[in-house]
Amino acid sequence: MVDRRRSRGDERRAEILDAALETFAEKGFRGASLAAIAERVGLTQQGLLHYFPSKEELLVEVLKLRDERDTDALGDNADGSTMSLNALSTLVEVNAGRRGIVQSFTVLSADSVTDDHPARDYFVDRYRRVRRKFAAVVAAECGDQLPSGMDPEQAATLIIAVMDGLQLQWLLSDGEVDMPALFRHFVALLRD
Amino acid sequence: MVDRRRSRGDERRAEILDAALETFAEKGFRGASLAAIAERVGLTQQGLLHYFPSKEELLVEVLKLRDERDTDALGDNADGSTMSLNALSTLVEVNAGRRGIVQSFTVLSADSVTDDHPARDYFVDRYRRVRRKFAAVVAAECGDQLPSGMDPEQAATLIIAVMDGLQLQWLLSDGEVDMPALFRHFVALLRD
DNA sequence: GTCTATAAAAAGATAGAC
DNA sequence: GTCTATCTTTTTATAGAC
Repeated sequence: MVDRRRSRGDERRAEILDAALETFAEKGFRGASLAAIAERVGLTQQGLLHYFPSKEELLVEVLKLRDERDTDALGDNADGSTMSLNALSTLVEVNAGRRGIVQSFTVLSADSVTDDHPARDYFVDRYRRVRRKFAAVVAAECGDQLPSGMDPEQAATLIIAVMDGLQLQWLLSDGEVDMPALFRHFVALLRD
Repeated sequence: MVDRRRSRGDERRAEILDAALETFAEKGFRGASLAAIAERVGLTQQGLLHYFPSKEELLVEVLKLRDERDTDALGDNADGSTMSLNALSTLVEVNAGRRGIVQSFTVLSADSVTDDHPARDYFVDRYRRVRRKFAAVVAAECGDQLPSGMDPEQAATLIIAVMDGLQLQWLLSDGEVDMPALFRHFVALLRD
């Protein structure tokens, strides 16, 4: 086990990363100024730049941190053994209670498809990884008994699509879209 | 029938709207400068502002135009009578051949969830309208015989979610995601 | 570590010439 | 209708004091 003690500087960095994620969610990457992020933690823009060399580097580190936390929260081991379709439904329920996180990923992932975006490689890689992981979950739970002759990787791609698409509509619907209920319906379709 | 003749000025406006949509797709709304849009049609930034009073107004008009063209392209009448689930599969196929359009809507719709975004009202209203329309299509084609006890509006919400979610993964996958095939699989699930 | 000062660039918008 | 000139604001980033 490595040393997990945190210096004061590490704590400050963590604060900044949280503030950055919130601000990116509210304003988008380009719309979020370093000054606005710095203000949230009681720093000036230049004070913030003492911890991160540039805005792009800050974004990359924000996304790295998010991944680590999500991995912890999902309780999915390296081999993915603890995950299940039910766990995914639970994840959707959890997400329905944290609009900020959902909004940040919706905004940043879509923004990343634009030209030379600093987060593009991250999201390309992330979707590939998540597809593989979800495909393993589907294969373990349904075997090859998927409706309509789908294979597990195709089912995984659809599962992710439903999650992302529901999040966008949910963010734009003022309570008209019941994300967890709809996701459960979709899982029911998959189970046949 | 109203007079459909176009003045030179109208043509210029149409050119600018096309250029704006392309630039928004490539750079996002905040990342697209008026100067970059103007350059595409051989104008200066100030020349462009002769046709549209502000960048926000330009965005609103771009989205209006898009809606009109989509309505034409889908051939959906006011009562929705000519639409079907098969027509939606065809739409997904068409979209797989026009990355720019898909990218523009992915980028702009997600951006619209940020604070005080000028396109937010447009997308909130659009999703509501499309849910109603798709629900009518589902009801006409499947009646109330939907799997898992879903109602037509819930099915419509899922259909839209799958479309949007697949588009995002498709844009970020370098050919690894077959959008039309996956959508057809999903429709097959709905049909039971 | 955090600040002040400041540079340097870019953007949206307005005024007015032609 | 389109341009040049210009204003004003905002933003990222650097240099250096404390």
